[in-house]
Amino acid sequence: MKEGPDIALIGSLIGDPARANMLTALMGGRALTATELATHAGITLQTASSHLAKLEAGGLLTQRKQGRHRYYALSEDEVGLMLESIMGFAASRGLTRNRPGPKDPALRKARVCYNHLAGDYGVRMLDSLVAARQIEVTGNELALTDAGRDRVEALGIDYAALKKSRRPICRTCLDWSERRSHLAGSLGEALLTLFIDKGWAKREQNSRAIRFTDSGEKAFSELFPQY
Amino acid sequence: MKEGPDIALIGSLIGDPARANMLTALMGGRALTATELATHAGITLQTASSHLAKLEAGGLLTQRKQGRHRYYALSEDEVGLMLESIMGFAASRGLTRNRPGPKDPALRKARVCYNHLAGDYGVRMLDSLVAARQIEVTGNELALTDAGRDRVEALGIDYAALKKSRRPICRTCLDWSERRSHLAGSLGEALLTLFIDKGWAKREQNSRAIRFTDSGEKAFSELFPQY
DNA sequence: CGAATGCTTCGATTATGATCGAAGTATGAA
DNA sequence: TTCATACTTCGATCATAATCGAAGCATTCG
Repeated sequence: MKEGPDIALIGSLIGDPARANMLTALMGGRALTATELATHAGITLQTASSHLAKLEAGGLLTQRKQGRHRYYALSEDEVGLMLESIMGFAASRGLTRNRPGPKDPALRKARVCYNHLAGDYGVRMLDSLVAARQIEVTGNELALTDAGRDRVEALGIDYAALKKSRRPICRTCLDWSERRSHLAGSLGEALLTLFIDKGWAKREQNSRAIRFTDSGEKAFSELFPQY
Repeated sequence: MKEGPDIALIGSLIGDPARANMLTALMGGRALTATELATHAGITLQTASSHLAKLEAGGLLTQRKQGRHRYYALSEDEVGLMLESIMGFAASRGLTRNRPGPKDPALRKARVCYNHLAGDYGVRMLDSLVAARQIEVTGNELALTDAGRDRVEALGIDYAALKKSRRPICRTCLDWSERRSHLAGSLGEALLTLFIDKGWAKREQNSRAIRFTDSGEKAFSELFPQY
């Protein structure tokens, strides 16, 4: 039965370890140069170059040339969601890297999932918003309540802009480390941006881990109390 | 950056054309024998056997032995969602099979997506339920309304059982042919089951296509009028 | 019980694709 | 302008894994 879309090509693009490593690095949400990606994947620049060309041809990546630098990024939200879906499945099968190093707890605590906060902190944030009846859950579906809208505005997030965009405001994203949902969507992105802009949290070098400062942890706990 | 779940293995399992074909066949929701899967993939039984062992070891498939027959099926909802996510991306990239044969329009009209109705009919059904205010949409999130609950019960679907299950009742599933959402979740599954049980629709042999009878088309149009 | 059928395992073959050294092109800085 | 750096392209190498014929094991049927 050779019907419908051809998933083999997409699978084979993701199925090479070097390419998978580069895609994972790009899940951190930052655009990276070809050289940086080669380093992340542990291969030479020439090999990386040919891999990146394939990922770009397959539509998973876009590139932007800045002088002699080529910046690559995931091409759209949908790629991030697809990769997270695969990550969630891989994690549920216990397929993780063979060395749970020092960064593993940090990833589990707080990390970037493409453009929003994930990990323990991501899940706690959603739980708190739900408990405070600012987000309503029906099954696996999220909706911002009136109280939630007020809260969003009070945080300085432009709700009208979120509403205007075609992206969903609240979306579940199954967290691979917590096995429960964290908050994705444009609100999830806006909140992570807020934490970074306020200096409460920083991105770690060469990692998707997010590091909260002491004052940031305090602010986070006040913003999203556990009931 | 070799952090977190290892997506390369999952990708490589999906990335072989024969294995992709078998997974696609199993998206029809029926358990199939190793021999049937070999035929679908156009390979010998011995090759299929080794591929199926890999898919099973990777957790994508489960098998049930019935005498000398081995029935294989996707192991869980999450595999179906993951594959549909990849299908949606592949379709959005225009990566379809090179022969849009007679079955292609049939797939686009109505087909099984793992356990629920997809295609034009799947999308029309969701649109109708939304227009009738039986399902409420917020962004990409779906929730059954009170009116929707009444409707579900009136159709003879056991709403209490749906509510009790841990699965979401209404879930969006991005339709690869329509590029809009159709209805997944336990309600989506219950509705497809209803159509089949009532004899309004049948599964096609060796295809994911769903064929509605004349009276089934009539019933469908009455149940889900276009506003 | 013997024959037929469904499936697994073994081993040899071969096509594929990742890899990197070498060379070339493009950009930036001194 | 020259040199350094970022990246692409070419071509040779080689490891890997899909493939199928053959053989074997398990189940079913007459």
